[in-house]
Amino acid sequence: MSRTEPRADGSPVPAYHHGDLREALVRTGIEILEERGLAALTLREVARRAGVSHAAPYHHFADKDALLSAIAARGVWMQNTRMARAMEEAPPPHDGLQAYGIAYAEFASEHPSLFRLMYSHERDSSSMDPRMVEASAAAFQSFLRGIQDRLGCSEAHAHSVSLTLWSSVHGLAMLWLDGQLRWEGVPPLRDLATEVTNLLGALLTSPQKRS
Amino acid sequence: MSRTEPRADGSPVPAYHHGDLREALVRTGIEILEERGLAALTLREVARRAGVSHAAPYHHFADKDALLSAIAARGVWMQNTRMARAMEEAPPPHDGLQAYGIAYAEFASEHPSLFRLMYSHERDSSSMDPRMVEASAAAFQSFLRGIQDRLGCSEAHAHSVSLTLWSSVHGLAMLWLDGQLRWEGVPPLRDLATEVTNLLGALLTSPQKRS
DNA sequence: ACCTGAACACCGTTCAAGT
DNA sequence: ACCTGAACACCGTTCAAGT
Repeated sequence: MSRTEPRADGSPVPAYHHGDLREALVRTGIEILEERGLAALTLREVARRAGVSHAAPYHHFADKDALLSAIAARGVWMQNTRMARAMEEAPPPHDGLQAYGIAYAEFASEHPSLFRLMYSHERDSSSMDPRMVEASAAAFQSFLRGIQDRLGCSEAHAHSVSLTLWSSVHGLAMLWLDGQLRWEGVPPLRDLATEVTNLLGALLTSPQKRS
Repeated sequence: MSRTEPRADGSPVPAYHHGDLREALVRTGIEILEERGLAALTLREVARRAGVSHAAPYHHFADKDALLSAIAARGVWMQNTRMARAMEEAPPPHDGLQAYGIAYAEFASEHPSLFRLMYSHERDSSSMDPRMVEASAAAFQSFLRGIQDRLGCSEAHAHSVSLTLWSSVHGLAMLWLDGQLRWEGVPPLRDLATEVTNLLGALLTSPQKRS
C-alpha cells in the first residue's frame, strides 16, 4: 500500500517530508500518548500511523527506549517554553515564581501521559540535544536567581528553597495525576497548585530565619 | 516437572502452602520488582518463579493489572507500618512529623520500583482490602492531627499544610529516583529529605500568619 | 475448585534483501 | 542511504481439558 493513500479509518496520513521520518515519529508518538496513553505507545503503532513499516524506526532510533527519550526531551522543551512565557506574562502584582509553579502544574494536567513519561525516564544529558541541556540549565538558573532576588538570601539557601518548591509542585502534580488525592471532590490541579504555592510563598517571604 | 524440585538455577522453589498461590504470587512479584525492576515483572515470569503454569495466575487475578494492584497495595501496607514505627520511635527532641517524612523517603529509596508502582497505579479503594483502606485513612488522620497539634491551627489550614508536606516529600523522592536531580554529586535521598523537611518545619513553626 | 497446555494476537528486535 | 518483509523470542489472555 502506498504511503500517500488515506489510512483505513479515513484519517489522512501525517504529512512529513521525506527524510524527516525521525521528526514524524516523535510527533506521532506524542499524538498517541495524548490520545491513548503510554500503554498504547508501541513502536509498531507509531510506525503504522507514520505510514512506514514496523522496522523503519530502527533506522532513526537504536531501540524503543531511544524513541521514548526523544519524545520525553520534546516534552521537556514544550514545558520549558510554556513556563518561561508564563513567567514573563505574569502581571506585576502576581508573583513570577508562583506563575512558574502553576504553569508547571498546568502542563502536567494538560499532558498527563507526556508529563509522566518525561519524568519517569532517566535522561542522560549525554544523549540529549546540547541546545536542550543548555536551555534547561538556563531555566533552572533563572529560577534560582528569582528566588535569591526575592528572598535576598545566600545561594545555598536559595538552593534549598528551589529544591523544596520544585519538589512540592512536582509531587503535587504526580499525586494528582495518579489519583492519590481522593478525600473530597478533588479540585482541579491548577487550584491545588495555587493553594500550595500560596502557602509556600507566604511562608518564605515573611521575615524570619534564613540560615 | 514437579513443583518441589529446585529450579534450573538451583535456587529453591518459594515455599507456599497449597491454596496460598495468591499470596505466593504477590510475594514473588515484589521479589522480581526488587531484583530486576518493573520491566522484568511479567505475569509469565511470576508464574515461572512460583513454579506454576503461566495460566495459573488467572485463577486468582482477573488480569496482570489486578496482580499489580495487589502488589501495590502490599507496598502501601509496608510503607505505612514503617512510617508508623518511625513516628513512634522518634526521640522527643526529634520532630515526629519530620521522622514521618524521612521514613517516607527512606522507603522510596530502599524499594524504588515498588514505590513507583505504588504511586503510578490508580488505586480504586473499591477493590482494596477494607482493612487497608481503613489503615491508610487512619494514618492520614493521625498525620493531620499531628499538624494541627503542632501548629494550633484550623483544620482547613492543617489540610493545606499536609498537602504541601506530602507533595514535597513525594516529589523529592520521585525526582531523586528518576535521576532528575543532577547538579552536583547528588546526596542520598535521606539527606535531601532531611534538608527539605527541616526547611518546611522551620517555616511552619515560626510564629506568623495562619489563615 | 484449581491447574495445565495449546492456541491466538500482539510486541520488540534482527537481518537479508530491495530501491 | 533508507526502507521492507519475513522471522524469532517473548508476552497477555483465553479456553477446552485434565485432576
